[in-house]
Amino acid sequence: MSRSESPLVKLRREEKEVRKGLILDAATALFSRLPFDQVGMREIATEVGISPAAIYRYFSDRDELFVEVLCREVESVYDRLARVAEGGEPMLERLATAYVTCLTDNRALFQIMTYFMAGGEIRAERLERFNQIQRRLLDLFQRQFPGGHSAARSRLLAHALFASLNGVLISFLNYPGREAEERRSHVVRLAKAVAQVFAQGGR
Amino acid sequence: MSRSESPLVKLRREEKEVRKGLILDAATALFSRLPFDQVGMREIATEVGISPAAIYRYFSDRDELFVEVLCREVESVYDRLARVAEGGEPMLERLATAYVTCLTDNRALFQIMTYFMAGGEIRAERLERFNQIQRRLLDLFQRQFPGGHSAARSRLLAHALFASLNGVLISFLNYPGREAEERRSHVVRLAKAVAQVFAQGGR
Amino acid sequence: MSRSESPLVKLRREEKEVRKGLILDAATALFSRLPFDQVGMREIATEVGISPAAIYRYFSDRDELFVEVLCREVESVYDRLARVAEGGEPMLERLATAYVTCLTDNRALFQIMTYFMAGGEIRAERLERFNQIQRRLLDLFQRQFPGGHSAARSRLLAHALFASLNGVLISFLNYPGREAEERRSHVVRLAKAVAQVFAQGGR
Amino acid sequence: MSRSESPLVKLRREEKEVRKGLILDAATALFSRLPFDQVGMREIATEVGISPAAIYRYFSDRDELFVEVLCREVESVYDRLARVAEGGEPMLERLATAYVTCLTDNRALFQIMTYFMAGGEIRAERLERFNQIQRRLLDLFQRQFPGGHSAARSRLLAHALFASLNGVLISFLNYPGREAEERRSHVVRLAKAVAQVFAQGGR
DNA sequence: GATGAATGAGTATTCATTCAT
DNA sequence: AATGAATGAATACTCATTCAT
Repeated sequence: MSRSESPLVKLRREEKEVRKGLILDAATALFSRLPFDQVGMREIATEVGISPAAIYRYFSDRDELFVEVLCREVESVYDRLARVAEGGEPMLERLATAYVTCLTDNRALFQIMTYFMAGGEIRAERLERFNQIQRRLLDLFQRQFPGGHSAARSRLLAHALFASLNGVLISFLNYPGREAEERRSHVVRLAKAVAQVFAQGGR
Repeated sequence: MSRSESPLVKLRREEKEVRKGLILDAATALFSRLPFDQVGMREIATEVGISPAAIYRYFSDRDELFVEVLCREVESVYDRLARVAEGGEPMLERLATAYVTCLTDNRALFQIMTYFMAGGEIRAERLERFNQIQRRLLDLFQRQFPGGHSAARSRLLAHALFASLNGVLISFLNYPGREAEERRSHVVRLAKAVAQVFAQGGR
Repeated sequence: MSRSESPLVKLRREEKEVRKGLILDAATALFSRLPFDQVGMREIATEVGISPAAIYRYFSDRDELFVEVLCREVESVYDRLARVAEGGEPMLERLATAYVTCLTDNRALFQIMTYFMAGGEIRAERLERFNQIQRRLLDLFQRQFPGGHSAARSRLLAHALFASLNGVLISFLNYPGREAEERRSHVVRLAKAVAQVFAQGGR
Repeated sequence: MSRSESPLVKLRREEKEVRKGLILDAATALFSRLPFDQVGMREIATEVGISPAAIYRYFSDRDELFVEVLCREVESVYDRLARVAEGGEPMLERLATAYVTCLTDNRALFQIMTYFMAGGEIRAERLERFNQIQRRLLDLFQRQFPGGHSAARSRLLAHALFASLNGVLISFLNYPGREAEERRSHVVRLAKAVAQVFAQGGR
């Protein structure tokens, strides 16, 4: 890397970053609106107002684009949780609620996360960057299990809590036969229950 | 409905049921062997030794076939858990371990379950029959939270536990960068932790 | 292999063979009419009056289809040459003329042959069946160099003659700035010259 | 045309010529390294270190660029052959060997030549400048058939020899199932055979 | 009851080329 | 003189599903 960058180059790079962002925005918007497998390159391109081919200037791959959506969104979730973690008790419950609320309101994130998690090892290989963020998320959870736990134990509990909340979302966010609002509140109720259980039982 | 059924009709119905079972067997076998998106109608047909078109005599839809695989497998899981529930303490832990072990060893079930859960409302609408079985499963879990709980409370905990175990599977069964065996044992460890936490905290 | 085949199965197989032939015919016709890279699966399908997808019931691949066109056409060339080889002197000249005439009148064959020859090793791997036919063609040529030659020598001459005729076609069949008819007759004239040279010099 | 050219204009023209040369160099290098259809404008541009769009300042077309590569390379072949033609006997054999050796070692030239020759009339129309060089090459060959031949006869033989050598290259340079070195030596052997045959029979 | 045949709709990706800056 | 951005057009292939026989 050159020590300084010509302002012009920098400008262009930033502009490119902006356009990249627009594509990610479009994809995110679509994921919030449509089921996963109806979001193709064509749809995304149309949403941004460019041609499908243009997307490939910014992402080498469909999966690369998806991963970046995933990372961006999960990062925003992390930020939100980090702020929540600065507040008061009952910490676990507040974190859990915040987490599932984020995912509930952010269908894009929920869908993509599920896609990659369910996708098996193949897909998983491209997730390196995502894994880092996920680890920070796990760290955040882990810090809520300090007590007399060993590091290993608190890590385990963090994993378990994180997984449990994902499970709540996956198992009940689309639970059929109820209204969306009903499902939403059930998910939150479950998340709270999980949090309480971990708060009491995770000692 | 005619009050009684002619033996001949009955026979034919049973034969049909048998053939249906063979198709379901084939699909299940394939799902255990291959990643989800490599299991198509053609593959299933080939595995049974019939033509793809013939499958449509027994199932109106690909999804209907999948749902039946799901039901059948989940039923077998139910049976297993029911037997486990007759054993001794620590009940929750033993149930949890049994549940994740089943799903870990039964990739077919795991894959299809994920498919439908992640598939959103559209897919979920076809799951009516599955939901009944799932309810019985939830009942089973619920009975483990008897104490001084209200029915609503124990139901909630059952939901929460069930969801948590699903989450453990989905979040960590394909976790990248580890060996299959390692992942498997991590999943069991997490399931146990979850069970313990629910046992202590779910009161 | 079962010793006998049910007539019904045989019939179906033959019908399939016929349909396969129709596709090959269509492709051949297109190659005679259009430059190579304008002959795609879509065009072929349209020409036969079926959908592109249907082609894949008969050929697993675009290249497989092309190879079969190649084989079929080259086989017909072989038959023609074999008949010519039964006639009288001047043998080499008559064979050469027949060969280039065939290829000149059969643009399909000429184009595909060039495609595979120029395509490098990659393409060449799929040509096993074609190579057998080509070898028979070379045998035919070889038999015209009997004299006092060693087998190796006459094989070499056969290769050389065969290659030379191909070269005449490739180098002058599209030679620009002349009329088609003019080019055609120039090619024949050259083929004759080559044949004569080989007849006199190849001793 | 102005009778004289301002030095400045001349300079600029020369600079342009130089840059053009760099592009041709890059393309040539790539063709020597990669199969034909992996050499695109982007690759060439990258190799030179400019943008694809910039190439269009120097060449109106991809084909124009290719033609110029072709011309330049064939010119160098001509020079080499011209020097060979100054040597002693057996002339035809030495020329033939030199020709196929050049083409064998210069994959760029071989690939592009094949591309244009196989491309049909469409492509051929753009080859006017190439044809002039080719004619000089043919002249060179023609001078080796002096004897008692009419001009027309020796021209014909020159065409035939030239075409035959091309045919040897195209027919056997990629012949499958042998090692590169084996193919190379077979090509040379055939070229020699062709030359001998023409030397004896072309009288 | 079964099947061979056929298909329509769908998808990601590539590339030479253009143009405003 | 150069380029970053953008694109239109193209393409092979897949798959669940239908239907006449």
